[in-house]
Amino acid sequence: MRPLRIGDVARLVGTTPRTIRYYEEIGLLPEAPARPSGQHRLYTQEEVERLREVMRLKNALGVTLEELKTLLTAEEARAEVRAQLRREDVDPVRRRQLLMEALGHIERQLELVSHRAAELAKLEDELSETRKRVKRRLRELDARQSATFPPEDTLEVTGEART
Amino acid sequence: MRPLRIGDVARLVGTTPRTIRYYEEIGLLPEAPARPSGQHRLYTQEEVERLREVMRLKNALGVTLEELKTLLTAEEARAEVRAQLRREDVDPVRRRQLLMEALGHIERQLELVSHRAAELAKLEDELSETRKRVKRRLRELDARQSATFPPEDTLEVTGEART
DNA sequence: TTTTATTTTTACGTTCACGTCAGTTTTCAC
DNA sequence: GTGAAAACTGACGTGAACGTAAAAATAAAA
Repeated sequence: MRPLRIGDVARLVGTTPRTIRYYEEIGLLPEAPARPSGQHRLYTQEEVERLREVMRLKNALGVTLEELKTLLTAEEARAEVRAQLRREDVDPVRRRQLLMEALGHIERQLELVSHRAAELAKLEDELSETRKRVKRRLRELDARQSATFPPEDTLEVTGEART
Repeated sequence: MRPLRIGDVARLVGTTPRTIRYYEEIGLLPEAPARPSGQHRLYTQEEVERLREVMRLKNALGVTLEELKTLLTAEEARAEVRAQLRREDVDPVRRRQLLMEALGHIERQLELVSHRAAELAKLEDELSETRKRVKRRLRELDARQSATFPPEDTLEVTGEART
């Protein structure tokens, strides 16, 4: 599988070349270190995945790129930790230190995410609650109607409304 | 309880006067209709609540003010519907129509919210999963340690890490 | 009734997250 | 090798969401 060019990558993750360059420019994406200026950027599948993840985080968290950057930096640090830990020759004290560090990073992310998630969940709950109420009122109305008139047609009430 | 001025309102909901004026300017908040130009804006507790809700939606959904505006317009429409429905003298056909309309609004909102909520929930899940793994590794490490040396101190592992 | 503190309007400034254009270069397809 | 397509680097442009400054008016406090 030959390396991808920026246009292909953009298509794959649903963005534009400009955005990718911009992310590189502000340090959100690592710039390929050995690329002579002027030469085309080439991307591996792995880098595509990384970018996809970045976009996902950005959309899900609705956070500024600067904040996202610190999050990703933490992410990188964890990757570094994993790499270090794979080597069996680190002494347990250092090992513990690394793990604790990683744990800290994760927990900071989790705090952010679960806070936002909780708010959204609450909102979702409220909405589906009012939906329930409206549906019940509709059912009641229909019940009273069918007592007066015979049902002219089967009316969709419980199904999902699509545009 | 005397009416609030814009500065008080801003403090109460955690924003600035400028933002409130801006929201009014773009039609996100209704402008008090009878205020002679130049006179201070006065707000009731109800309007404060409304603004609070707006901020909440904005933060939770991470949506543009324009989109938020359409959402709120739908919200207003629902309020209008509720007002109409409170009057008992509307005929059932019209009643049904109004309810269906409201249902449509709610469901469009819900679609947006639950989509975002689902994404965030997934993210949260993944994070707490990796946290679990890290914690397990820490426990394993400690277990092996306490087999070699006696425990020097009780190490906090399962508790929440605070900055 | 003066201060004093807020608010009002107007208008220009700013940051973020890219879009767009231009001129040049690189790479690909033939 | 020769176009044609895509990418490169600057640079300036843009819309959204406010910030900030200034001069005048209004409201609250003393």
